[in-house]
Amino acid sequence: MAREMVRQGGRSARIQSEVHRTVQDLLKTMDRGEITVPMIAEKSGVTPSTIYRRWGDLSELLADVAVARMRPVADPEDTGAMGSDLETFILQYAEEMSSKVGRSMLADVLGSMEGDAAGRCCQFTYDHLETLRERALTRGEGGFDVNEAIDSIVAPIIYHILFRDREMTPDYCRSLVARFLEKCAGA
Amino acid sequence: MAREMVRQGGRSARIQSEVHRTVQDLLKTMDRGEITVPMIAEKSGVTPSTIYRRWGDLSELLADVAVARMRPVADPEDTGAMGSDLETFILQYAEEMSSKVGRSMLADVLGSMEGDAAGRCCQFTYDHLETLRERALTRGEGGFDVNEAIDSIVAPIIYHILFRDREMTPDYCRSLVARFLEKCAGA
DNA sequence: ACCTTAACGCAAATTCTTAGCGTTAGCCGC
DNA sequence: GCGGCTAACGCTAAGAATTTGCGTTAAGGT
Repeated sequence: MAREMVRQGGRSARIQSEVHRTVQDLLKTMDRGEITVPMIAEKSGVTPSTIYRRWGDLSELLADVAVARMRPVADPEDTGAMGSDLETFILQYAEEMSSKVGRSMLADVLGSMEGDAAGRCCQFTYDHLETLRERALTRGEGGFDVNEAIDSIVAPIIYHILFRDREMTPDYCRSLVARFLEKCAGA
Repeated sequence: MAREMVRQGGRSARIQSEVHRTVQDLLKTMDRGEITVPMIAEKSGVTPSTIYRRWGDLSELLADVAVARMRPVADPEDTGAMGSDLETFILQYAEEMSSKVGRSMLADVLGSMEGDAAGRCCQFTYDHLETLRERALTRGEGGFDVNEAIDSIVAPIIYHILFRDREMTPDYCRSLVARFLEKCAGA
């Protein structure tokens, strides 16, 4: 006898994907501050009360959608060497995150208290870096410490995006990666 | 003939400080998600419409209060040497930001789109570091690059606080400072 | 002291959120 | 594949928050 069952198929799943799709559509058209729950409900053919019951409030729903959008669909590209792997990944990461929708996703993820949107979201980054590290090791390269990569490369990028105190140029990202690789070689 | 005048004294100022004080009081008592504009209005003896007209919405008001609270009242402590100055400042900074109210302030500041709460807030940090740098130079010490200090020390601290993926221990902060100082000496 | 108008208070209108209750449709055992 | 159980939904009404129009108060300049 299964108490506390959570249904995963059929109607429930259809509504979830319908609502997610609607939110993503709306985010393309309008500013995040303009979006309301009744608006999402109407466009996705669901009643508002359903959305409130399932997600609690707008910020939780937005965080849920943001995490789903951030979930990677594939491993980072294999360019043949650790340095270029890392640089390629970071450049793409920085471009995604610094775009309008990327900043919006970051804000949504960080704006939710319930759930663990933030944790799950930064786990994606960690896993990608871990993939790059293992790939480097199997090639016979030295590898790198994932936590240090996050501190040296990812954290500054996120910081400047969030606080809008510096342009997020490819050159800046490349310099962060280059300095990190030097440090690895020196150690 | 002054068009677009902004009044700064008397009633207007009193209401602003009254509302700020009320918000700070409420933040001590209850969770941020429970606070509402009508609640703040009643406790501070103001009508809700006044708050909406002045601040736009709750998140803007919370961001405004958070920035005001973050505004430093004094320069960072002078411990006599650059290394200990930096370590002392960073330890205090990390402790403040990782506390419950600190995380709440960060979330509020990053949650506002209008205004420039985020920019003004990280400017405080920049200014403090700049003060420490100048102090070091007048002592005859080597000084350091403020932007690099932000990337190497401040950014990782903020990243881990926001994403809750690592305990913010004094030891960790000290290791960040120590590694940064080594890098300075080596350059 | 007077004039202009930014900023406020009040109250009605609108919109969003919550909660009760009946209905639909997944999932399980048979 | 049939029926029972109940999670999840729709509907609706009550409650709370937000917006808006309009009259009033009081800052700041002349």
